[in-house]
Amino acid sequence: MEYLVRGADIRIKQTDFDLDETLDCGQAFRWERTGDKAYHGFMLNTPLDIYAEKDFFVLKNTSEEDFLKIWAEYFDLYTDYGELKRIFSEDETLSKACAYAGGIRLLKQDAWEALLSFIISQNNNIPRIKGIIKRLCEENGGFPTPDKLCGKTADDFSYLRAGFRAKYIEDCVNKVNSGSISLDRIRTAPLPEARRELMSVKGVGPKVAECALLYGMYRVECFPVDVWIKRVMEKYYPCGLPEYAKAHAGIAQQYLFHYMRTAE
DNA sequence: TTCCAGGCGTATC
DNA sequence: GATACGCATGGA
Repeated sequence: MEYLVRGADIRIKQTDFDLDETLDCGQAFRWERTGDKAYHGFMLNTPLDIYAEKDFFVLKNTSEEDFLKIWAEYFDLYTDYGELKRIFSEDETLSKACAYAGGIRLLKQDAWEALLSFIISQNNNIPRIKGIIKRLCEENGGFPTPDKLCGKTADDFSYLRAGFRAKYIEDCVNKVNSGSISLDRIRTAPLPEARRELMSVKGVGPKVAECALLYGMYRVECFPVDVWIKRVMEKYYPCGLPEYAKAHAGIAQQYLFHYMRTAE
């Protein structure tokens, strides 16, 4: 991974990376487009401005320490996406999906934020998910910790206009605060146990659990199946994904989701 | 106006 | 265990 410190900016050379494809593809909900190939957003509550130049990216107003500690991980810069795409491209549909939007990367998000975000995402559309999370952050001065929301009831969340999901947020906050579920334990638990523990929260089913594991805990073999992926599977993979894609099924899912949602 | 959105809980069989 | 249905809200 190549990077260069320029004052308060970090410059990186990075192939297989497109800001629109990565930051505005429905995996994270707090990035705002601020211009052509330019975004403002957060890793939990650390802000960042990032934009693309001809053959490098600029991370503005950060430090080498934050870059190495936070952003290099967040943007998954240690993973060779070219190699992953070569593996995926043995398959005809995946090959098309990778060619269609080859700059998608998996964002390694905060586990708590990912869990809450994908609880909010259910039976919802992306612009409205973003709106609900924006209101949550505005009300709480950033993305709230579980502790910050301790004791809040579904009624207290009415300002979110999250509908029936408010009671799910309440239950999730309670279970995390009480230690009834532990994100640290889930992070390293075997997948069946991890899924079971996540699904003990009201409003967390197989899909949301899978999203929390993939986006929040980087369990890349996890494969969230939503309405779009269900269509991909029915049309192209009635017998499941090819074996060689399964170790990184979650990353394959990113390409397939975006391809199905915007190209078909 | 009606349909749908990165699903899930509940009732019913 | 499978299947059907309701659910809050708001954009298309």
